[in-house]
This record gives sequence, structure tokens and C-alpha cells, in this order.
Amino acid sequence: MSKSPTVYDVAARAGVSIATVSFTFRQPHRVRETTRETVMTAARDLGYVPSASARGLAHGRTGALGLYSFDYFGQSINEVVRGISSPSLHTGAVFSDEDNEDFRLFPLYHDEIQRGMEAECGRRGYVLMVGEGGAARSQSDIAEIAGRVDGLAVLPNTLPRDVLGRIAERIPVVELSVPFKDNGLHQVSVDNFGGMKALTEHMIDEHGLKDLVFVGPNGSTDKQARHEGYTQAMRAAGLTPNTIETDQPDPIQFVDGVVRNWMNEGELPQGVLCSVDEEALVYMDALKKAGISVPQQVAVTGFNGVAAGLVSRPSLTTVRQPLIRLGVMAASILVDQMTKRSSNPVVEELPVKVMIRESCGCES
Amino acid sequence: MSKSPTVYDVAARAGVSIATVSFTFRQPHRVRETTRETVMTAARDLGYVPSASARGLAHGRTGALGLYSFDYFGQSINEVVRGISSPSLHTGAVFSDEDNEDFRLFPLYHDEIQRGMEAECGRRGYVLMVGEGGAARSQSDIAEIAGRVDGLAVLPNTLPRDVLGRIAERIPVVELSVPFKDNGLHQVSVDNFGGMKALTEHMIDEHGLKDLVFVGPNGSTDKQARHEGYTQAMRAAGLTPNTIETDQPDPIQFVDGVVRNWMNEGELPQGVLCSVDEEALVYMDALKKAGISVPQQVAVTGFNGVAAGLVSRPSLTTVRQPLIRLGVMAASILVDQMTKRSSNPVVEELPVKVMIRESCGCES
DNA sequence: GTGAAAGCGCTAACAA
DNA sequence: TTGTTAGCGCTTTCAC
Repeated sequence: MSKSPTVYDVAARAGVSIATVSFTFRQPHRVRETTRETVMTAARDLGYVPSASARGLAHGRTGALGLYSFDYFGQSINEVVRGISSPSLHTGAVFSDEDNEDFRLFPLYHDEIQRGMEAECGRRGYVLMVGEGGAARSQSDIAEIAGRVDGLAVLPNTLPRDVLGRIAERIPVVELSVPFKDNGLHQVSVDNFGGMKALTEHMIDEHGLKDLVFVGPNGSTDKQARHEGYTQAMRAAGLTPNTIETDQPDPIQFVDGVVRNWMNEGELPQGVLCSVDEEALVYMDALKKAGISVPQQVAVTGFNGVAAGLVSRPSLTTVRQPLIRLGVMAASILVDQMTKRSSNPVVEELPVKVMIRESCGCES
Repeated sequence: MSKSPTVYDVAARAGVSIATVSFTFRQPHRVRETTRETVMTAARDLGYVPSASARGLAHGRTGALGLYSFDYFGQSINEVVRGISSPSLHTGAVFSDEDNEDFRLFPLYHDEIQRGMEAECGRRGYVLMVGEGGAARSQSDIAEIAGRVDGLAVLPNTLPRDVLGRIAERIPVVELSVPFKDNGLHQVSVDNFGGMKALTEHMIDEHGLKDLVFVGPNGSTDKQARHEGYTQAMRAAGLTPNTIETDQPDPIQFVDGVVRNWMNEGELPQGVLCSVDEEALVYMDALKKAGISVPQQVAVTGFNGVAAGLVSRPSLTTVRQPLIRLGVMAASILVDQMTKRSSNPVVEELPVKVMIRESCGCES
């Protein structure tokens, strides 16, 4: 924690000017080899670490990209960690570190997106800064991260539109997983509609199921497209769409109730198409608890393709998003835009893939 | 991307000096309310976002904490993402976004630690910067992140000791998940030894098993402590420890081979104690494929407590690490150290909890 | 190939 | 309460 050595210290020790020190690091080819070595040695001896702040200030760019995520559960993750609030599954997220809380299914897809960004950042010479918060955050909070990066990727339901717009005036901003909106921002999403439509068709065509119910929270942007895909496939087959909104504070309990209700009424659906994997896992559990076998009596499917769906029994038929690639693409767009900024926003829609596994009734 | 407005612009527009603008943001109570509003309005109108670089430079601190992770598979995640290299399970990590690669079990515990740091950062007014890389990274790469943060948390097997030491001279550094070493760095780890010992004892005492084999990669620091716990519990019960190292390029294939071998020899162990959950899941799969039932014929256990172990069938008996809390603690130590630096390194060992589920033979 | 010097945008004394 | 001013550490012309 002693005061960090600066270019001045290195320069003094090496007997050169600070410009030479700077050149040695930034444009090594411009300094004579002997000089370079003298400087490098001095730097090493001193334990010199260039100040990113100073560099950023002088150079006009920070060298960092930002990923701004929703907070978990529409509230600060801080509170969740403190155990103040009860977990919920809306966002596909649940968790607590409490010893007696066993259930923790994070929105794993967020992690994968981040990983993609991280990778692309590394490749393009940037570092990644992560932030989180809900739409409620104040403008100054946002500045906290926007002022630190040269480009920003944001997940849905995080920053209000006007704030995003303001940030976008300074640095490129890409929205992830949002349905197309012509709002001037760059966008990267996946084919939620097509994926869900294909999956629904699989259930109808391959398994001959007719009574298929779609379950999922509403309000979430990309889930709407999935719902659309489901609806369209059902209609095309002359079937009646049927939707249950899981938008409840305690999804596990809610789903148990739904299943119980089905049994009381004596009318189990033939298949439950969930808008996210985590939800599907909950349904599988609830059905199992109720003595109903999946997929024999009721088929269940998810969406996203998180790892948990691979190890579940039965393994989960789902639609896999290229999450890593989403992150890679976001970072890539940002970096590209920083150099040659295009007049029109870049809009990418990545393909998804239906992953047929066991829970739909196919032998895996 | 138009040039960002600065304090000067805001000051001009508000008809005040730049100091007043600065005060308005940093010490609002020190400016008259009317002035404050004038300034805020001007700032909002201009879309002013303070430059973190300039602030960091002037103030002497960046306001960011760093988390430096291993790269996945001992190589750059970049290559992994590009699909250049084949996944491996050593680090509990496997993955690919390739459509035809279905197997992706990330080292989820890393994500949870990060989440904890993120939460604590938010609470303490910091942002989180993430970086990754192996011991092979050059010093300048490291500066890339070390020069940006006020404190750094590092996962094992990332930065070489001497580099860490050099960084620690400038900013607090905490090592995560390392067995205690008196190296002057702050350390946060969990009771790997005790956890594995307790789990082994459970298998011996509750299930009456005697032929228990420990499997896991060697080399990994915290796995050694787990191995120790296993060994000690076995010895204490008068049993002979037996270890298989899974340190292979293709763990799935390797494990299949191990199982096949057991069958050929006709000597299945009664229990397989894995050093990480992901490995346990692979063993369960391999045993299942070989027609061996878990836990009836062979019990299997893991370590870490990742979410995948909850949904697997049978669910995985394991030892849960308080991962979030690890991250929280790391960030907390860093922030604390920045203000009142203690002379001695802070060394914390967090407790773990044995999670008895189905794969050990207990009815869950 | 190297040095001198002018900022980059902001903070924090110190003055007023 | 507000303004003036001197840096913070580095990059980058422009001379030499």
C-alpha cells in the first residue's frame, strides 16, 4: 500500500524521460532496444503498475466494457444475499446461501452471457466491468458504471429507456435479449419465437399431443415472443392455446397448487411447455411429488438450455440459446462501433436449437 | 458518441465554477439548494456523465474491486469459446456453445463467488471488474487489471506468487480457496478438510461402507485438503484409503474406463467420494450407463454444492460451500483494508455443511 | 530515438 | 457558500 511508483519514478530510475517510459510500454518499437530494457528493468524493480485512471484520462478511453444486469428478483441482490427477501423464480432466479435453503437456481444464462463477453473482451484487449440494478436506480448510480466504460451491454429490464438513450450518445450501447425495437440502440437477441414454435410443433407432430399448456411469467419481453411461437403453432394445428401465468411470489408453492388443481379437476394436460428451464424443473418436481410420471403422463419442456436440464431426470427437452455467443457478439459489436461507428444500429438475431431429450417423451 | 460534456460544460451552463459542479455531486450538502438544482438541471440537460478516469486520477482511487479468475481449463477461455480446444473436467468445468456439444458444466462455484463479491461491492459503493487468465499471463496483462482496481481477489492457480506480492504492495489482495499459507496475503477459504472428513464419516458410520474410494484431480490446492479429510476419516476407522486421480484430458471417457475396469475385475467399490460435484455427476452417469444403480450398488458423493446436484437423480449428497459468502467476505476484507489497513493478513476459514441427499443411500 | 510540455476531467485545498 | 488553482499519472504531438 506504499505509494505506487509512477512513470516519473521509473523514468528517474532508468535515467530517461517519462515520455520514453510511456513509449516503452505503448510503442516498444519506437525505442532503442537497450533503452527499452533499461526501462523495463527499472519498472520491474519498482513494481510499476500503470494507472488505468491516468491512462484512461489521457487516452480518452477506459479500455473497459460494461455488462449491466438486472438485479435478481427486481430488488437488489444485496438484500437477497442478506436473506432479507424470499427467493422467487420469476426471473429464473432463486437462491440463498443460508444453510437451510437448498434451492438455488440462478439465472445461469446470465453467467454464460457474461462469460462470452469476458472472452471477447480478452480477445479484443478490453476488460469487463459488471454492474447490476433495476430500473429504479438513480441516474447517478448509472453514471457509476457508464462513466467507466467505453461500451455498455445491458440486459432487459435494467435501465430505463431515456437513460439508455443518454448513455448511447456517448458510448455504444447494445441491448441483449430484447425483441426488436427501432430505438436506435444496437440489439442482440435470439429467435425466441421460432424456437418455441418449433418445440411446440415437435410436441404436436412427433408426440401427437393436443392438450398443451404454456406456462410462464408474463411481462418479460423475450417470453412474449416464446408465447407467440407457442400460440401460432397451436393455432396452425387447429388446437386451442392455453396459458398459465406463473407470476407469483412463491413459484414452487404456486406450481404445486396448479398441479393439485389439475388432479382435483381430473384434467391433466398432456404437456406443459415452460418459458424457462428453471420453471420446467419446478414443474417436473411438482408432478413427481403428485405421483405423476414425466413424461409418460405429462410431458414437460423448458427454454434456454441451462446445464441443470442436462442432469435432471428425466433430462429436459428444451430450446438452447447460444448464450456465450450472445455475449461474444455484444462485446464484438461494442468494440466495432467504437472504431467505425455505423449510422444504423446493429441488430442481430441468433438462432436457437431445439434440444430433444427425455422430458418430452422421446427416448434420449 | 459526441464528445462527452465535462464539468466545464456543466459549470458554464449553470453559470458556476467547476468546483461547485464537483461539490454538487460529491458533497451536495455543501452547496445551496438552489445552486444544486441549477447544476443538476444543467447536468441532466447536457447528459453529463462524470469520467471515472478523471475522478480516479484526482481522487487517488478507482472505486473498483477486481476478481481475477483462472481461465477455464488452464488455457484461455477465448480458445474454448472458439472451440479450439476440447473441454475437460479438471477444474470442474466443461463447455462449449457449439450446437452439437451438449455438455456444459461450468465451474459454477466461480459464478457464485462472483455474485457475492458483486453484492458486497454494491453495498460498499464499489463496482466489480472481472478478469481471467492463467499463471502464464505476462506481467503487463496483469497490470491491465491491477492498475484499475483498489483491491483484488484472486482464485487459486491464477497469478504467480511474486506478482501477487508485488500487487499486494500497492493494494490489498485476498486469495480465495487456498489452504493457509503464511505469505502475507489475506486469505479466505473453507473447511475442505473438515467437510470431507465429516462426509466420509457419514458414509462409514451411517451406511456402514468400508470400501470407499476417493477420486479427484490432484494438484488442486483445496482438493488436497479434501483428500486429507478422507484419508484421516478412513484411517480413524481402520480402513484403507484408496485414491484415483481423474487428472485426464477426457474425464468422461476416463471415468467410463474406470467403471468398466471395476466391472471387469468384478470389484466395485461401495462408494465413490468425488472431490467436486461435477465429477460425481459424471460418475453417476458412467455407473448408470454400465447398468449399476446408484446408490444401491455404489454410493456417490460430491463436493461444493452446485445447483446441478440438486436436480440430478439421484440427488447428490455433497458438501456445500458458502460460496456467496466467500465472495462477500473477500470484498469486505478488501474494502476494510483500504481504510484501516491491518498489519497482519486477515485469514478466514468459513464452515461448510454436509448436505445429505439421495446419492449416498439416504432416503432424501 | 528521445525529451519537453500541453493537456485529459476531476478533486480538494485554500482563498475569497 | 463558491471560486481559484494546483496537481493526479499518463499520452502524445512537436522539437531536437
